[in-house]
Amino acid sequence: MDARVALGAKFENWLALGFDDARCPVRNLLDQIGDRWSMLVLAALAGGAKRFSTLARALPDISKRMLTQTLRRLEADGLVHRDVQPTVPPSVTYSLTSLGESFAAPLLGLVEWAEANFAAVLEARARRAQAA
Amino acid sequence: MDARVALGAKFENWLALGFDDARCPVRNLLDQIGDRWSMLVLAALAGGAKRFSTLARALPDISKRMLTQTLRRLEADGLVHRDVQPTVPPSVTYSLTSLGESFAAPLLGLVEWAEANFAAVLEARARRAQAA
DNA sequence: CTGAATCCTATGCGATACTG
DNA sequence: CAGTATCGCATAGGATTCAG
Repeated sequence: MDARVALGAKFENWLALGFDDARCPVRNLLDQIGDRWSMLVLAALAGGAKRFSTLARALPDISKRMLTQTLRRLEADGLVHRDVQPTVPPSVTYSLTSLGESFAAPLLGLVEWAEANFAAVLEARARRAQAA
Repeated sequence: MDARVALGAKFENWLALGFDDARCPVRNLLDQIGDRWSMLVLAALAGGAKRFSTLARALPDISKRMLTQTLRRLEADGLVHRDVQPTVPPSVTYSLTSLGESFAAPLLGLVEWAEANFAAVLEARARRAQAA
């Protein structure tokens, strides 16, 4: 696999650079979006702009608290744009920035891998459960 | 962006299917490898098989506890192979399975995005900090 | 050298109630 | 509608110690 080699080379590189936490983009990325919701919110917004309550319905089991928190962080990182209409009642619309849109490609890659290999993972777990 | 549209479509699909936690590959994937270490361990192994202590040195700030735990889970999911040499002292080597190698491609995509857009993210954060 | 076991703390995250 | 505030639990994960 070519990607494997490239990835291995990159890792050796980080290692040589001392793996500085603040300067390692990967560590930084994982710290931000490696949580339970960020990627799902981004996927939800990939289809187009959505209002707060629409997002809440789209992510069935997220709490308002976490939805707010997640959106705020994505906004701070420049991935999501927040548009407030000062009407009564207020209407707030979230959408991907161009930076957020650029993240759709790698995220899609991850999603496709997950879909393609989910069966294999389940099988591996089953084998292990059986062995025990 | 084409990937954005594809991602949006996929999301609508999950939504229509009820978003069942146990059957959604993406939720499942994120629950497993969406932690702090899994992706880094996979990246470390992308360069080739490594021993336990080598991995520990390669990931400067992982504790033995988390390294063991992470490796065990990746092994259970069929991404990593564990090879024990019954010598004294014992020598245990970890390597990617073919399934694990297949994950290198999407992971590399993520890493490349992180490297390419890290500056933009930092800039967004800086703008926000300045505004406050 | 490669873990397993135990202890402890930080915090992710949900539930609920309240506000403009 | 779109949040904020407060509470409380479950878990992630580090530090340390023990074992084969």
